[in-house]
Amino acid sequence: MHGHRKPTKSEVITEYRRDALLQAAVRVFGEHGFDRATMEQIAQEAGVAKGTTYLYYRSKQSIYDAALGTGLAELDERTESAMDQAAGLRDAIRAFITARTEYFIERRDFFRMYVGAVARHITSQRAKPSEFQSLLDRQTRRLEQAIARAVARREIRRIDPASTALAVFDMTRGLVARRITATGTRDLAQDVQFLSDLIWQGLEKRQAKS
Amino acid sequence: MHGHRKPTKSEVITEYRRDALLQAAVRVFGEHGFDRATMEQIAQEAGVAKGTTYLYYRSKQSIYDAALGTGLAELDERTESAMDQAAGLRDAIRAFITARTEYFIERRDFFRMYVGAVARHITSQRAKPSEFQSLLDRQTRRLEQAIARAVARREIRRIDPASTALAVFDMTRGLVARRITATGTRDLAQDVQFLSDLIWQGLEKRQAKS
Amino acid sequence: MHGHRKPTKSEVITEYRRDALLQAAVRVFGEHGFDRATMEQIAQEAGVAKGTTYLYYRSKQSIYDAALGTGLAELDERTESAMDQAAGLRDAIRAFITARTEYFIERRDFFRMYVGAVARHITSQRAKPSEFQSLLDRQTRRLEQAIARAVARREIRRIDPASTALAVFDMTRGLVARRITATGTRDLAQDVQFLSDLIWQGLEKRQAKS
Amino acid sequence: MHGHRKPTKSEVITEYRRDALLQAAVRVFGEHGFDRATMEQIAQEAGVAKGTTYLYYRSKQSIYDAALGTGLAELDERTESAMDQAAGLRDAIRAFITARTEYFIERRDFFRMYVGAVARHITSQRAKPSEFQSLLDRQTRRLEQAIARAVARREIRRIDPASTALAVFDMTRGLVARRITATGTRDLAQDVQFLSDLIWQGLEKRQAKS
DNA sequence: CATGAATGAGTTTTCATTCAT
DNA sequence: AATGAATGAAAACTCATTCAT
Repeated sequence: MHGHRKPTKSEVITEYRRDALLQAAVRVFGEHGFDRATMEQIAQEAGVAKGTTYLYYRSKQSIYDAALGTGLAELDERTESAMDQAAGLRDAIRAFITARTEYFIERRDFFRMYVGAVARHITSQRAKPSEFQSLLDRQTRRLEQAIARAVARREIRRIDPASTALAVFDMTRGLVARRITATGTRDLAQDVQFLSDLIWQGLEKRQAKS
Repeated sequence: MHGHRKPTKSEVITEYRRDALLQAAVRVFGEHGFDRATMEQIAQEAGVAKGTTYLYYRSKQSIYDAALGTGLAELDERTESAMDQAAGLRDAIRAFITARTEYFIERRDFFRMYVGAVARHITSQRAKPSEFQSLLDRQTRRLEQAIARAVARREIRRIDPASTALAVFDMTRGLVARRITATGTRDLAQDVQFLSDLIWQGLEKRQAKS
Repeated sequence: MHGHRKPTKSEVITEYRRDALLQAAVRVFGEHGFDRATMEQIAQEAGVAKGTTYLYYRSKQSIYDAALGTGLAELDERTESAMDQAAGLRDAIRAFITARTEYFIERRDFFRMYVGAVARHITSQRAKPSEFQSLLDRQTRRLEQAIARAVARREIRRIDPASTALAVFDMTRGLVARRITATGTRDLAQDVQFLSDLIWQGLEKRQAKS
Repeated sequence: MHGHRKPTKSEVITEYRRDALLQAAVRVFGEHGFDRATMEQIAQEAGVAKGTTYLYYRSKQSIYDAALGTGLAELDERTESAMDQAAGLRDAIRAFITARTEYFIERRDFFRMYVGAVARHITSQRAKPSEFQSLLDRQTRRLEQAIARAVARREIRRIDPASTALAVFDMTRGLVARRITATGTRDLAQDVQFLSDLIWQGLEKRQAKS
């Protein structure tokens, strides 16, 4: 009957290790991709011995899944939190784009890992029925809902919320990919603004047409 | 009397084999990704022995590069050819989206391979400085030019052609990815229309604003 | 309180393994030559799995180099130690021949390896500029010096010490090769005596001549 | 009863090819050694297709054996012919050394091949019982006989002819090896003279001793 | 708990040899 | 006779995972 007891010392250590390993995993998977990354590298990066890794994660795949899941959850959290501050859809879209862009650029290795995961997912869809798919779906759900509400309240023209959300999602993803790959560093805010405007004008109700 | 002599029989066979291997490579790389694909699988898929592969391609990497390059070139060709038929930017954009979408859906394995290649490219940008990058850039060049011309002739509002082209590119890519991954099969034409409209309205010059 | 600390247990094991692998390598390389020897054979001979070999030596080449280098160093040591006991050049020559002959016959596999290494060296001199050459040169240096001193103190006639040392070296090598190859087993001491005498009489100052 | 008929045209061609292949084989085996040499290289060097090689020689081993055997036979011939001109043992020894040295230096690749063959022979003596051994033995037979005769006629002191011949043989071999490996080019005649003198003085009957 | 030595399955690549043309 | 495409056995090397200490 002790709902919240003080965590054991060993539990603290365990948590600490699990996290260190996750961070290391993101770096290594981000830099080398799943197949080329080695458990040795991850262990080294986390400052433990190779065997230790297996005390905290069952396998290479499972540490990969954990790292990916944690990152995606954090991304979701940040995105939703940013969108919650927004007034109106236009702001919400900008918040979505900004939050995700900033998160990925802060954590480039995670973005690399994420892109690899998507590629892996597309490559072999027979492997995991949808475990990862549901994580992906969650990414756009909030935006989709916001768009649906905006349509409902006639803030924007009648448009398929799901497709629209995915379009914003795709453009954001592409923007980040380019910023991470490219050497040149143009102004991020400007890029975000560009996308927001493009999509917003695409959604707005039209007065008339030429 | 004219540059084209009849190809040797052996040249025909060679060409045939190279092509069969390329096709096999696309299937195998598409299904498993570069690292998990094995030369054995590719050979088997092409109906030859493992060693034979090396008579036509120097290494796993080189058959991969060839398969990727060939596909991307073909995709470019189809895209440009479709856009050449278009009258006006609106048509051109639709042509761009349609051509690419159809090509990728016809050749799902190639799309999978392509996504993997992009992921690999993002993952380790130190490896190939830009060899692959230039292939990628070419994908959007024509669209960018068409947009620039439309801006010049005031067909659409003043907008950054490069960013816009990339946005269309990203949305198209996302659309294909979803259609290939997802089980449900909704109408493709409808999806294409949606994107075209979204982007077109985003680009149009506005009469006024509410 | 002195530099030598007790070696770790793991250091002991490591040393043990490295040595076992070296011994196995000498046997296998000696029996099959570099190219025909397999890492599997070496591992088996050393009583470990194939992969274990790579925990101790980076590559086939590196275990080969280590085995060769260790043997040559030991041979040098023995030779020099034997020559240090000698009084006068005649004794020194006999010591040189005896020490080397005995060493090689005790370690036939190493001799075989050594002969193969020399052949490889002659075959492709472009590979290693002189890394191995210097090991070879060291083999005759002491003898050459002894001869030079004997010439200086007029113990023997004026003669080129380098060429002479090499001649002794070559004859010794040939003698060993034959004893290892041949089935018949004549008295080794006799053979050594023969060479010593032949060379000594060739060097001696002459009273007169018929 | 047509002991010597004019050789068929095809026989001439056959002979020509066999020889071209042999020459190519010496170059390639000399440069790379048996294991690293490829049939492709030999064919190319001989100006034929890979498959053609097998019309003239059953296997890689057999072309190796033929090339080696031919060269050794030629060497023997030259050596014996040179020794036949000699008057007295001293001359015969010099002729032996000179003939072999010159032959090998003219045909460096063959020497390299020869050294490799000896190494292979020493390495795995179980393979060929003595096929190659007899070729080797023949190399010193003539010299041994000449020495035996000189002993018989009291031209030199009583000495084991076989061992002596082998000693001369070994020194000659070493001399050539060094000249082929080393970059510096000192006078060959001088080296030959040195060896001849050394061995001769070692053999001479002594007047007295200090 | 932590370690890291040991394992061996799995992968790319080479090349002698064969054989249909 | 000549060719060279095809084969597949063989070998070096890597690395996820296990387990004795």
